[in-house]
Amino acid sequence: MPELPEVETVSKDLSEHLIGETISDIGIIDARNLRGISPANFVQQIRGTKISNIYRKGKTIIWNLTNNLSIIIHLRMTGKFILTNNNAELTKHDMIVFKTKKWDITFNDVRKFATINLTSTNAIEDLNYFKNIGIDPTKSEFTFDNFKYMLKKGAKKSLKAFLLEQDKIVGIGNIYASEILFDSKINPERLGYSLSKNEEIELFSSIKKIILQAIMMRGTTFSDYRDGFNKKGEFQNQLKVYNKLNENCIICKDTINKIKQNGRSTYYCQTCQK
DNA sequence: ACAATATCCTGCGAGC
DNA sequence: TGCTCGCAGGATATTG
Repeated sequence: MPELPEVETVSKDLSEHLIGETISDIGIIDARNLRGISPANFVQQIRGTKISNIYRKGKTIIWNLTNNLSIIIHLRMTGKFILTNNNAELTKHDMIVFKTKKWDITFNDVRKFATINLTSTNAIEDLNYFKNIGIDPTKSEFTFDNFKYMLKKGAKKSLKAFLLEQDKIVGIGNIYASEILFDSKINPERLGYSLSKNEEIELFSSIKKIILQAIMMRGTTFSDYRDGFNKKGEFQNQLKVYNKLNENCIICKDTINKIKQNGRSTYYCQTCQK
């Protein structure tokens, strides 16, 4: 579910309240999110340590701990962190509860695709997900030259597929890919090498614009996504094509199309997007 | 080497 | 009402 803006929102909610907190206990209800570590070992290594930093890297959330270990969480489709005051009541699909003096931090995951790794802080870059991580559209590394370099690497693919590739540009998922292509007026089936100079500039600008707008609106709640306090985002009210099959394009009033690309839905306006 | 497909899991809405 | 089917925002392993 969550793409860059949603992960950024959750990560900020957590960092605002949890940095400096000591993890006094961990309750594991269901261990299926844990990767490469037993539940007992996970609990033993974390209990009693302090959270020194929390930040986003790509679509993951990283908790640095004071014992030189870090927890790396990828929410995938339905992972959620919910902060509550102590003694949160357990609900369906709660997987892990981290406890501090002030907070219960409940990790809930309906579909159980989320991943949680524990690794040495100085070995974070070695995790597979980070080895070939692409450029981040919210950071200074997202320059037009770097964008063009990545576009060249994905030149033979449809632009929709290109936008989803985390080793090129990190953070875009299925919702924002459709919205970005609509904003840049480019047909999702066009191939990377087919863009004119102006279209390259349009696409580059739209990526930045849509992602930053969505962060400002605290993400998109299509169904499951919630921020760190179980509240919905606001960007779903700004969506122009995603999940709007047969509705009218806000620009030209033609009906919105839906197609399948690499097994995933793409929404677009065939009149506006050439 | 590359690109398309299957897969993990649960819930929901559509259609019968 | 209740069943089955298809679909869902992600990434990776497997297949071709």
